[in-house]
Amino acid sequence: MTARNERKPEPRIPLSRERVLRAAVDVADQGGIESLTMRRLAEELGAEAMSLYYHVANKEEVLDGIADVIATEINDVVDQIDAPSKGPDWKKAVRQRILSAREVLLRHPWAPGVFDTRTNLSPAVVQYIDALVGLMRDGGFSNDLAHHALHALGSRALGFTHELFDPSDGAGDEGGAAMLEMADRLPHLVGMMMEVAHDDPDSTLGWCDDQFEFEFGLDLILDGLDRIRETA
Amino acid sequence: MTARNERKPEPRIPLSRERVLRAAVDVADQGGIESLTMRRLAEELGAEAMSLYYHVANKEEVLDGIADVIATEINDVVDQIDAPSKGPDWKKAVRQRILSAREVLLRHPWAPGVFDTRTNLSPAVVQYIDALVGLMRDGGFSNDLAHHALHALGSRALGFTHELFDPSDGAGDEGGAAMLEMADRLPHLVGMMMEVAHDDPDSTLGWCDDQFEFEFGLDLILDGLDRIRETA
DNA sequence: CGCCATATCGTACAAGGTAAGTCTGGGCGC
DNA sequence: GCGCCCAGACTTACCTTGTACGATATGGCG
Repeated sequence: MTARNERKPEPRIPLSRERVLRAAVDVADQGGIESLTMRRLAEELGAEAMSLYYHVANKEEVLDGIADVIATEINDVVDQIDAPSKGPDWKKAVRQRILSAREVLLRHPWAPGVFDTRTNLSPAVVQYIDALVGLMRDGGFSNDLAHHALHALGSRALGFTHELFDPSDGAGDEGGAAMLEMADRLPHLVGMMMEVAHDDPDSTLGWCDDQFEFEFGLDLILDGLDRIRETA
Repeated sequence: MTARNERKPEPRIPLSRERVLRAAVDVADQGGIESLTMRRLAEELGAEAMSLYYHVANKEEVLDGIADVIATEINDVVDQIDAPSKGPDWKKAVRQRILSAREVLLRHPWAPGVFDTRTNLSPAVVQYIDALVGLMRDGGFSNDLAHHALHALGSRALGFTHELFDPSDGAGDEGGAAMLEMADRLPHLVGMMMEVAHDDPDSTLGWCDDQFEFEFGLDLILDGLDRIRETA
């Protein structure tokens, strides 16, 4: 009865930076980014918090790491695409890439938030951007225009935009009801909302079709770039 | 020598939600948003941390509050403007508004970050957006188009965009040097950077003129909207 | 002068990041 | 074969930050 088999021979897989980062993504996918603590992450791996520090310098590095994991996932998906990009085809190619990136991000809703707390950008993101520039060059963009285009696209290039108002918060109508009370102070907004909501079949005030709006804004920019490109 | 004048009669101004929020903005302006802790904030006010909780429910409310303070500052500036917005003038009017908002945000570099951690949006932001919709309506936008326009503008409407790479980080060249090493893996990006940097007089690789890029993207979108508006 | 609402403070705890030291098992020189 | 070493994991403990809870100060009023 002395300690012989003190621990079941649980075939403890050794930790590694890879394993840590993958587990971190899992934790964030399951419980949101705020649930990603070093202790929770260790638990996920069947280890102790401090053990993680042998593989990553600190939590910042974990965040850098998972951003890179996601960007890599995006690259994997996006590199499957083989669309023509020469001349006027550039736009379709870029559009398809960006929308594919967006699909990946929709699977990791916490990722956009992490991306823009990152001060140093991930290698995989650089790789992604590089390919995007490549498509634009194929389309006849000057380097200068491609550069401006990146800035114009901003976070949209990676498939997300920062929502100023996040529809997924208050108990549905509440905010809208409060808004109706001050309708006299917000004539334009209230008028707009009423009309837009009316046109839309369901729409309890979760009225915005994210996908549609995203594409609208994206196309606006792409069309503008295309017009510049033609006249250059 | 017993405690008589235990404290100089320091005419302690009473706390108030107003004072707390203003102090919070000051702290953030001075030390960045990460320096804004309840204790630091109390110190700024010559009080103790727990005293703040009589005037604000919790730190989230402080953050909501300072977002609103900044948005109010924007509204104050922007409401000074009296530009014609009827018909084709809409674009100049909107442009001017947004660039003015941007000027305010440049004085509070932490503000964009706070804005998009806010899940409930500040009344002052709603007010701002409402006025923007008003200008677009003046320009002949349908409510529907105005709605899409808001989405297309995204955070740009308030005068900021999320930089994917923040130039203000690594020791200047470092990142660029590392990038040159893998030039073969990033042909397009490196090519673009070399050329763009070459055109630009100084440019140590802090090559991007934020203001120019911001206006470029903004105009791209505004021009696109204008074209849609004309054909509607 | 005593009372109570209002405003402030002191103490204390929980959560989370992480510094520093400790234990352990397997490889390697002798 | 034997002991040393060290990578890798664990233990303890500390510090910061938000905030619950209750005590305390203050000032106006009956």
